[in-house]
Amino acid sequence: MLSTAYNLFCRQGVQATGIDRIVAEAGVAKMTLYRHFRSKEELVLAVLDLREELWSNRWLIAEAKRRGDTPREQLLAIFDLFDGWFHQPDYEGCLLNNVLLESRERPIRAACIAKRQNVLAFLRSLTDAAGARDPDSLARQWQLLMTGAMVEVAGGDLGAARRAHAMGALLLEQEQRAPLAKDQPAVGG
Amino acid sequence: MLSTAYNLFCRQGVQATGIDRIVAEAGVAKMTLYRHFRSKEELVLAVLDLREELWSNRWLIAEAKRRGDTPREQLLAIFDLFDGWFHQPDYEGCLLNNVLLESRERPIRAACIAKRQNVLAFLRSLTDAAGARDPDSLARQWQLLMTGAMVEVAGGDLGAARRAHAMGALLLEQEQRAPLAKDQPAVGG
DNA sequence: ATTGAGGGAGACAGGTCTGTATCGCGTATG
DNA sequence: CATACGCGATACAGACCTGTCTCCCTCAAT
Repeated sequence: MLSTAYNLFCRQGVQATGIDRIVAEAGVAKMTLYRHFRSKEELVLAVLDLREELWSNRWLIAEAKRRGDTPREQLLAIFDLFDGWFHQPDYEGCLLNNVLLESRERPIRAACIAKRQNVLAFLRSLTDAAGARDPDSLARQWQLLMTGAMVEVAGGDLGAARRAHAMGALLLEQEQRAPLAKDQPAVGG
Repeated sequence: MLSTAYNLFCRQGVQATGIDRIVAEAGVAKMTLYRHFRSKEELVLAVLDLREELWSNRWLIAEAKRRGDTPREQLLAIFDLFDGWFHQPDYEGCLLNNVLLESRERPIRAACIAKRQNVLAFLRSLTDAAGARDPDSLARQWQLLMTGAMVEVAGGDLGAARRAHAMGALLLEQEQRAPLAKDQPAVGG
């Protein structure tokens, strides 16, 4: 039931998926669904939680850590993961991004933002461990590359992950070229 | 009438905006709307055309050309434009991206993709003129940065344009560091 | 002043949405 | 066997959607 909603929301979006469709596909009664979730909004929030557990935690974070030995390798491994993901025929984009842009209502949007912040915190832990000069800024740049790649695939560019990988490598190379200049001179006098 | 639909679609999304709301806000009769547009889909396509004219052509392309003298400056000027745009209190994201992710139906999605391709063609003309080694790849990287920035703002990062600017500058710097190696040696032998 | 077109206002049809209530079957338990 | 409960199926209420139709007012031309 929850996983049916998860699949339908990913494939068709939240607004375009009716409750009737979910209960029909799950083979359960509408009342059964409404006993577990008081409203569609509550169901959406539960699906977002599931998405975070499956996509962010068990896939993105776990696989990135597994594939790379150093923080730098782990950061770059993200785009290797993306490359495989993007080439799957049933790629439907990132639910957190899709729902963030689709839904303007408060609690759902807030949940998307919070879960994106959790991804950012993971990236931040890697840029921290990598000894970046400005770990927060680098982590946000990384998330920008990830987001841009995920959307560009929807726009038809299957090579978006490789492009993002190249830019990420450039960022890391720049870090190495100009190391540890923590306190930069002030510009204005 | 068209501009009312344009504003509402930008603010609330396409699916969330009903015809009744559009005609009420525009102060016209429903029949008047349906005389100009045979269906809501046709109205959406017209709004996308308007968006391309106003946003892509008269704003993005015109201003980028005006603000920069060289192709490199014009490419970077895009992110200066974005920075101002992102800080406007009524920023609601890019309609082409939003509708692309929101709507799965064929003609509307195809229109979004086509208009995004037109933006890519403009970027491609700049990377070409800048003498990039791989102009197509660089243009697609640029579009990835633009898209990522526009979405990250929706996620709460007001500094996304500056971050994208920094990465763009890095890309151009790399172009200059390793110039004109048009025919690279084949890898496999 | 008369006539005719344009368009605002609003009713309406038919469908879909969320959320609730009821019915009926199958099963577990005493 | 009897009873009670869970749950699938389904009907329903009330709201909203798109798209059509009719009424009637305004305004311009003759």
